[in-house]
Amino acid sequence: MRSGIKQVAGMAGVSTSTVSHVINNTRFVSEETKAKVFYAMKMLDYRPNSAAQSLRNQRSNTIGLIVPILPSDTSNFFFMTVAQGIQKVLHKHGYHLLLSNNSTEEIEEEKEQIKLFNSKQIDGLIIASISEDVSYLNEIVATDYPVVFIDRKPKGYTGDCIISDSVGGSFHAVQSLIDKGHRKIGLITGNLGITTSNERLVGYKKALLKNGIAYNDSRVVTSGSTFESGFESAKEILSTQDITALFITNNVLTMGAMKFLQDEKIKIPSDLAVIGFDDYDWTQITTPPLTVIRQPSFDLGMKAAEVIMNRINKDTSSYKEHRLKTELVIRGSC
Amino acid sequence: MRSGIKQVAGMAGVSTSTVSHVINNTRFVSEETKAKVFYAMKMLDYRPNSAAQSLRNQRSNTIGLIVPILPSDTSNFFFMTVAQGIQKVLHKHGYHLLLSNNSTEEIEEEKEQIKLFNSKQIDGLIIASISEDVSYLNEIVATDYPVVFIDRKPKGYTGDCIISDSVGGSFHAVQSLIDKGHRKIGLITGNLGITTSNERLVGYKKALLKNGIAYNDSRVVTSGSTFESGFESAKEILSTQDITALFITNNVLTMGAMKFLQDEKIKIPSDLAVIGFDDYDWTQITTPPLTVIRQPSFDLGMKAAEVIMNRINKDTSSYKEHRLKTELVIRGSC
DNA sequence: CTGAAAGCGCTTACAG
DNA sequence: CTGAAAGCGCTTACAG
Repeated sequence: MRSGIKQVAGMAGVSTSTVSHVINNTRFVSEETKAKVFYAMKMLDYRPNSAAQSLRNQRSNTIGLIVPILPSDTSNFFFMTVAQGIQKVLHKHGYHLLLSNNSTEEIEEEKEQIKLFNSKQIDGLIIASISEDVSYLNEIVATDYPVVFIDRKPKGYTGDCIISDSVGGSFHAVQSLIDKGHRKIGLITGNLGITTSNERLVGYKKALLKNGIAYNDSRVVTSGSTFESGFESAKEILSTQDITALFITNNVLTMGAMKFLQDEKIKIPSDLAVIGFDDYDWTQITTPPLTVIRQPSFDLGMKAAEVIMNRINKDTSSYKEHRLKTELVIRGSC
Repeated sequence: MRSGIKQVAGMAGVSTSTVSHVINNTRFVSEETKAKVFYAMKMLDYRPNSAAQSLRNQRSNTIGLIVPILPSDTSNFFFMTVAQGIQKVLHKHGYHLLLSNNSTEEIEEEKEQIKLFNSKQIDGLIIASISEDVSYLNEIVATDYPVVFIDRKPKGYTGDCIISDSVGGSFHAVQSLIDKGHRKIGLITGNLGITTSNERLVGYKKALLKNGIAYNDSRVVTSGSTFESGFESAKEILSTQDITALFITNNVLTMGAMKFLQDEKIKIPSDLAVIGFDDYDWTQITTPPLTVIRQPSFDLGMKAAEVIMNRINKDTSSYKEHRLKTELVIRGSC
């Protein structure tokens, strides 16, 4: 039998109202009474029942997060780091994170997870949808909580959006390869249709254009973001194209591509210059260490959490797109 | 206004009791009535309010998980994978996972997190405690839910325990190095006091003993499980000891140590044979690819979830220690 | 300065 | 075969 507000009230000799007000600091209570209440709470090791609170307050102090992490061995570092950033901020506000991982690539699954969240009375939703067109959210999302999109720009639903500067990051990477004299540059990127993939392709094209290099379709491979497809994409591009540099636009694909280069004993950067995406520790232990574009993933999570907390606290300004700067981290691979 | 059981009852023209019984399949309801109820539920897009359910049922369908993931860049793959295994099983049972990450190394923090869980009315706790002595759980854990320990064997509190065969795995690794002719073998392992670290040291000693090799204290370095300390430990051991082989007993330390070997351009396996711990994709992209001891981390998570579900469903058999077999995955580093 | 009481949305003994 | 009503543990308008 865990003790509730009633037991505390009993022991302190006051009403449950008073106990509640002491806990929530929501009306004046004499110091003397307060002391008695606190004492009783300590004695009984009182912990509020959050189910009762949620029911009564019609909110759960919980934010739902949906991310697409495929069920491969290589969890996607990126979203894990984002989640940690979110956690950190929510914790400060006394909020919890309910994490749901869409490991299928199905919109139906995403809908199911949102319904579950609704059932849990979430106060806000942060989502990296597998789809660019999120108009289906209109029928699913309860209208009474804010939605914040991360990593992918939504279409068909309005909300804040936190995303890194993919065009800029990609441009930067390709430009730096060009600066080193490369003109035949391959690109491996995630499936198009997702904002980040689209934009990273744009950045690539932009850099070529600016330097008067013709864009060549067959030097670009798009694929799902798995270790295996990173491997296969590298294989495909290197067996058909005569490239001297390769840019890979996310961390999982980068890892897979490196495996191929490693297997084939391709010398980096002399045979092939490589720039990867996302700066995690493992990029330091390849031979040579990888040059990468770093996205501020932890910060992205923090930002998303801050924005959603503001919305919950009645920030009614119009929806904004927040762009986070990327950075070129130069190591030995180019 | 989200619709509740009341609205459904109204629309279907029955009592709320009947709706509840239809939902939970908990007493006979005529097919005709059922149909009306289902229709109303669909129309109103009814979703049970889980706060109300928790309050009424005195359970939350939620399991708490506490893991120690340090706040370094390199999240610990191991626990992430374990968590995914847990998720998978819980999901099948309609349970949720509340994840709490103890990123400090403080017991106080762990206590706080458990109190929070209590407040959330968790139905069970899965924990990889930072401490071997978990007797403090006696004052903190509400007596009405089961506790399952993972990765570390508890002292001072009884419960089921799921853990891999660390002695065997470690023995296997060291024996295979000895088989290749190595006699001067270094060991980098996590801080002692944690079951897995202790046991992996035991396995190391056991292999030496069996082969008549004297144990040499200074060839063993223990440290916290961060990338940096992996790096530092490798540096320390290699600058003071004349070893020909190195065994590192967890994935984060392995990554850090590899960074040092990489920086120093130490040739693997000719200058130094290396065996790491935990089989993740990144071990394939070092030069050469790493030989590792694989623990079944996903399975470990699944097992933990199954055990706790059984306990919740009144399995009253005595507490058991479940040992999961490890496996030597041979690649190029030894 | 403080208390009695209603009600959040469910489930379930009780009654018919 | 089904309904009326109590109660889970909170918060908060209302009353004094």
